[in-house]
Amino acid sequence: MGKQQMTEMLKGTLEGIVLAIVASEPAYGYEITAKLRDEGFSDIVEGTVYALLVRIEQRGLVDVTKVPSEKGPPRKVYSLNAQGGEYLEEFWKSWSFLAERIEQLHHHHHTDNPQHEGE
Amino acid sequence: MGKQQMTEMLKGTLEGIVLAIVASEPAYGYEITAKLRDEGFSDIVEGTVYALLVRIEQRGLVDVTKVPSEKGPPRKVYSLNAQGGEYLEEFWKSWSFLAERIEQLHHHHHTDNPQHEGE
DNA sequence: CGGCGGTATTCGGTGTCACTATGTACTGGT
DNA sequence: ACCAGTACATAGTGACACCGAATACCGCCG
Repeated sequence: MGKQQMTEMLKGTLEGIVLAIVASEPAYGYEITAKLRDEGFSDIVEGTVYALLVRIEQRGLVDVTKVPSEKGPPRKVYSLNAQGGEYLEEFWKSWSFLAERIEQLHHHHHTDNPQHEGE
Repeated sequence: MGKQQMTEMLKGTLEGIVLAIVASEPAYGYEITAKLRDEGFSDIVEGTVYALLVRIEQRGLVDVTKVPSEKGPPRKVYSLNAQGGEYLEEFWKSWSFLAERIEQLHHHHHTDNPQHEGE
């Protein structure tokens, strides 16, 4: 699968994915990265996720709590707040809009059987 | 709908959208822009499309033919070539992969079923 | 003791992309 | 001559995912 393509496609959507994850249950960065790997996003590394988390925190979409860990430095646990919830709703609207139109093109591509004689 | 979100989401996907359009039928830039507007992408302007077309041409994904116009400068008509076809296939794979996983999250969010049993 | 691997976060630099804004070129109508 | 519509081009901007390296904390093995 085009890795380069996936990278570009993830722009904008990865943010929504992560917000959706913390929406379902508060989580910390390392954990989120592991979840993403579980979900099949095997190429997403820590650095990418942490940078994203910093961004959404600075935008006030998530609340952060520091929780000590037994196995390393303290964890920063992120949870979606009200503003983040609204933002996530907007994300789903944008996603649905885009997905609908692209699926149309995709479908077109499959079914479109030009017994090419329209000529 | 978050315009900013849509801008980021289009990264990577707009390329696929345009390739899908020229795959179904050769077209020139101005025409493609109009089609996109028709499809609901009302904020995409010429400049964006032209820059994209230059890119995919330089990557050898499309063939170009200059065709005189009665109403302005000559049109550059783009058509998908073999390499572009392969690339588009890869795009659909990446898209399907991503869309599946995101729809899962979306669905989860709606039918909000807290099945926390791995606890 | 000292290094090593797993946990957990941070950060500077890179490349790509859609967007903005502007400019150029060609035509027909008034 | 001017203007609006058609058609293309492009330099600069901001946002984002990625890369690589560094730091901190812990337990274990030699």
